[in-house]
Parts: sequence; C-alpha cells; structure tokens
Amino acid sequence: MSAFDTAGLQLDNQLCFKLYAASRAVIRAYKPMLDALGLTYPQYLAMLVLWEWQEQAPEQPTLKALGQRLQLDSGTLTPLLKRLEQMGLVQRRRAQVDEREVHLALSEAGRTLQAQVLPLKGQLLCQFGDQDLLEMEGLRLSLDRLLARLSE
Amino acid sequence: MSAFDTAGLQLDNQLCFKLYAASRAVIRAYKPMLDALGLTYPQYLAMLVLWEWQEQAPEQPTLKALGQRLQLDSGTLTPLLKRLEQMGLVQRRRAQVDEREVHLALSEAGRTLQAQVLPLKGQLLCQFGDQDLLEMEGLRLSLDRLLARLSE
DNA sequence: GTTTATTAAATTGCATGCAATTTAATTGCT
DNA sequence: AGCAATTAAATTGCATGCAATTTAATAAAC
Repeated sequence: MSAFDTAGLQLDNQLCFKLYAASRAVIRAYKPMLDALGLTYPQYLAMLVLWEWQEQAPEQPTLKALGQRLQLDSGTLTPLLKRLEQMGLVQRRRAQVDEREVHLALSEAGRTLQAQVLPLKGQLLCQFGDQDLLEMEGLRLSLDRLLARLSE
Repeated sequence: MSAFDTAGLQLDNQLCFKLYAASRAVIRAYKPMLDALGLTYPQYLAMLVLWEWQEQAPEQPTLKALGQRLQLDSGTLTPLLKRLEQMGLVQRRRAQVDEREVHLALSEAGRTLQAQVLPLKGQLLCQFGDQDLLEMEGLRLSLDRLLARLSE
C-alpha cells in the first residue's frame, strides 16, 4: 500500500456518502405523501414532534426544545415555523414568564392533520417486505449508535 | 390497537429521521477538515468523484455523469461547479462532438488537493474504534440495500 | 441596584436541493 | 432536407441548513 493509496478515499467515503444519498432518497420517497399534505419534509418532522409532544408533555415546547429534538437552530426553524403558522397549523406565542421564549401550539387544523397522516403511513411501509422491515430495524439501531458516537 | 394509534407515527418515523439526523451529523463531523480545504461537503463529494474518475476512466465525466454518481441534478451542480472553477480546482468545457455536454477536468490545483486530503482521512476514521468500524461496514451494507430498494 | 454575562429568537448571508421552465443542440422520423 | 421529439445544461424560484451577528430579555456578579 503506497503512501498515496487513494483507494481509502473512496472506501471511507462510502458511509458518509451513502448516508447522505440514503437520506435524500428516503425524503424523495416521502415526497408524494407530503405533497398531498402540503408539507415539506422538515415541516413534517416539526409537526411530528408537536403531535408527539401534545401526547406526552403537559407544556408546549419552545422553539429551542423543538430545535434540540430535530437538531436544528433558530435560523432554520424561525422561518419554517412562520410558514406553518401562515398555513394555520401552528401558533407561535411569546412566553409570559420569559419573553425570550417562543412557545409552539397546534391549532385545530394542526391537530386534525395528524389523522390524515396515519393512513398514509402504512402506505409507505408497505413498499417494504417483512425482511426489509427487519433490516430497517437493525439499520435504525446502528444509526442510533453512530449518532451517539458523533455527539460525544 | 386503536384505529388512531399514534405510536406508529413516531416509531416508523425513526428510520427516516435518524437517517436525516445521522447524515447531517456526519457532515458536521467532516466540517473542520473541509474548512481547512476550503470546500463544502457537496463540493468535496464532487471532487472525490473527479479524483476517482481520473484513475478509472480515460474520458472526463460530463456534468450529467457526475450527477448520476451523486444523485444531483444540474440545478444543484451547475452553480457548485462554477464555484469549483472559480477556486481554480476544476475546468468546465463544452464537448466538441456534442455541444450540449459539459465535460469536467481537474486542474493542476485540483489534482494536488487530493494529496492534502489523504492524511486527513485517517484522522476522521481514528475517531472510531475497531468495533465501530465493523459496525460501520454493516451500516454501509444496509444502506446499500435500502438505496437499491428505494431506486427500484 | 447597576453593570456584565448569558440566553432565546430573529436576522443576514451563502450554499445547497430540487421542481419547473427555458435554451440550445442533437436525434428521429418521414 | 425539414420538422417534431429528445436531451444536456442553465436558469428561476422557493425552502432549507447553518455560521455569524444582532436584538431583547433574563440571570449573575459585584
């Protein structure tokens, strides 16, 4: 192996590029469903968190809390949430106790939308057989460990 | 399990979100190295393909060929390649035989840059132990299968 | 109590991604 | 040859991501 062995370059690149390509491919696969809902992929993720939060926590999340969950900052989320607000799905309110915080609440339409997503879900998963589903579970666990490793 | 079981929503979402989060996390991990080179991540991927092409094919790739390799279209690649050209790393030339095609050639600086990347490579991989490397290999294979499934 | 430091969002600037359209060149068809 | 269909890039428009700065509000320090 020479000092300028270039094979490692492509090889090592496999994982990072494959993650990047796979992520975009999955987003592409979601596109038809999300188009029907009128949402972009990151908007959809934000709605998922808000739906989840509603069920699990008494308090509404702040922009910061949403950002921690999605690993996105205010530079990305502020305009995204303004669009969701324009669509009438979300309400943004400054907290009384600490006016730096923006709390996020689902509107009635925002809550209703969740019911429309549920049936589409299965539709997406049906693209995959049982074998694939099993493998995807393994993939998910591996990604968990990779993410943990990277955020150390 | 009720007809409006919402648990599936989060659960199923895990894979797509984790891919999205992991992809961005890896790009973040590459950032210090790429900053030193003056490249963005997609610019780096483009350079990787050009370096690889140089060694494996007699002909220079077209923008289209690069796009197929990276799964990116001209809307993304045209401005990206113009920036690489501005930096003096790449030359863009219309083909004589078919003037619709743009062929991409590495400049001297573009070729030289490859040597600077090689040492940094190991640096990145060293973040991971042997155990992780093994797991990353499995992850890579799983992503391959997922990508194949999605591009059917 | 005032000043300083910290914090949460918002803003600005730049580089993607990607759909949709446009432009220019080449192919196919008759 | 002449014309329609196809193809490769470029362009346009919009929504991210993300670094860096700014603004406003709260907390800490003295």
